[in-house]
Amino acid sequence: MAAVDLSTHPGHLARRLQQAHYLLWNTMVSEEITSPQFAVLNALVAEPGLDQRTVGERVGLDRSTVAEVISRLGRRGLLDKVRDPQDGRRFLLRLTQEGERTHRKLTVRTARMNQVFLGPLDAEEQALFCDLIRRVADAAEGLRNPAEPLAAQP
Amino acid sequence: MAAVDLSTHPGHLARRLQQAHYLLWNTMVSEEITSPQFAVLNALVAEPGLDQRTVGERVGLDRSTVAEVISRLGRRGLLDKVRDPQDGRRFLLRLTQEGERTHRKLTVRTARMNQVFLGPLDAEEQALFCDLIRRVADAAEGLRNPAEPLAAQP
DNA sequence: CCCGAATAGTCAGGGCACTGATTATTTCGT
DNA sequence: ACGAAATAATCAGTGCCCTGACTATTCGGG
Repeated sequence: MAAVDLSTHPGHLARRLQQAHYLLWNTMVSEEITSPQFAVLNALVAEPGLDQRTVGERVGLDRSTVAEVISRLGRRGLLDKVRDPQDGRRFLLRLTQEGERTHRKLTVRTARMNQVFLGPLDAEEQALFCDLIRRVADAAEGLRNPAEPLAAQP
Repeated sequence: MAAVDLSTHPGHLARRLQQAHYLLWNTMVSEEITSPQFAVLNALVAEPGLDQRTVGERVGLDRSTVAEVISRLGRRGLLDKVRDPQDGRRFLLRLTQEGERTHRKLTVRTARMNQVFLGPLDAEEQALFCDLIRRVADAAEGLRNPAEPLAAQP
C-alpha cells in the first residue's frame, strides 16, 4: 500500500506526452516519415553538407540512432551520403530533390499538427509549455557534459 | 532555406525531455529496472491481481509493450502470472516479495530523481509543468477513442 | 617520422512503442 | 444450444534509443 501517483512524475508524463505526439503525427503528418526523420531532414535543409555526428548533435540523436535514421532516409532516396575528401572518417550528407520536396510538404502538415496538439492550451500557456520543457531538458542534458570549468572557444 | 525551429515544436521537445529523463533515471534510480517497468510494479502495488490489459491501461502501455515488460519482470522474479480461473483468457498478475521490495527501494530513489529533474523550476512552475503536460497528453489521447456520443454504462 | 590519442562511423545487444494478423476463450443472440 | 462477435494474449515486423566494443582515419608530440 505504498503506491505513488504517477501523474505527478515528470518522467511518466514525458513518456505519455511523446506517445500522444506519436499518435497525432501518425494520423496528421505521415505514416512513412517519422518525427525524428523529419528533424534530420530539417537539419540538412538548414545546413547542407553536415556529417552524421553533427546532425545528431543538432537534433538530439546519439551516433547509433542517427546512423539508423540516416540509413532509412538514404534507402528512401531522400538524402545522399558521400565521403568527405578532406577527412576520410566523415560522410557528408545532403538532401536530394525528393528529400527537399518531402521536407516542404511535411513542414506544412507539421505546423497544422502542432496547432491541434497544443490546442488545449491558450497562447500564453503554449509559450510557457515550451519554455518549461526546454529548461528541464537543457538542464538534464547539461548534467551529461559537466562543461569543463574554464575556456571553451578554440 | 525553409528550415523550421524545432525548439518550438512540442513533439521534438517531448522527445528531448524523455531522453533527458532516461539519462537521469539510469544514473540516479536504476540501470536494471526501467521507468516503464517501475510503472507496472507500481500499478500492481496499488491493485494486486490485475490482468495485463488493465495494467497497460493504468500505466499507458499498449498490449504488445505491456506483454514484453511483464515478461521481463517475470524473468527477474519480480511478479507472478497465473491464469484467471474465472476467465481463461486472462492472466492475473501479482508482485513477489522481491517485487515489492524492489518497488519500495525504487520509490525512494525516484522521488530524489524527480527533485533533481524538476530542480530548474520553482515550486509554482513545477505544478504548472505537470498540469500543462497532463492536459496536452490527455487531450491527444482523447482523440484516439472518440468516446461514443451517448450511453456508456452496461 | 612514427606511435598513440582522439574522432567518425559501425555493430551487437537490450529495451520501449506501435500496427496488423493470429489464437484461445468467453459471451451474446437467436 | 450453437455459431458469431467480442475480448485477452501472442507473434511478426518496423522504428527509436541507449551502451559498450570495435574499425578506420586523422592529428599531435616526441
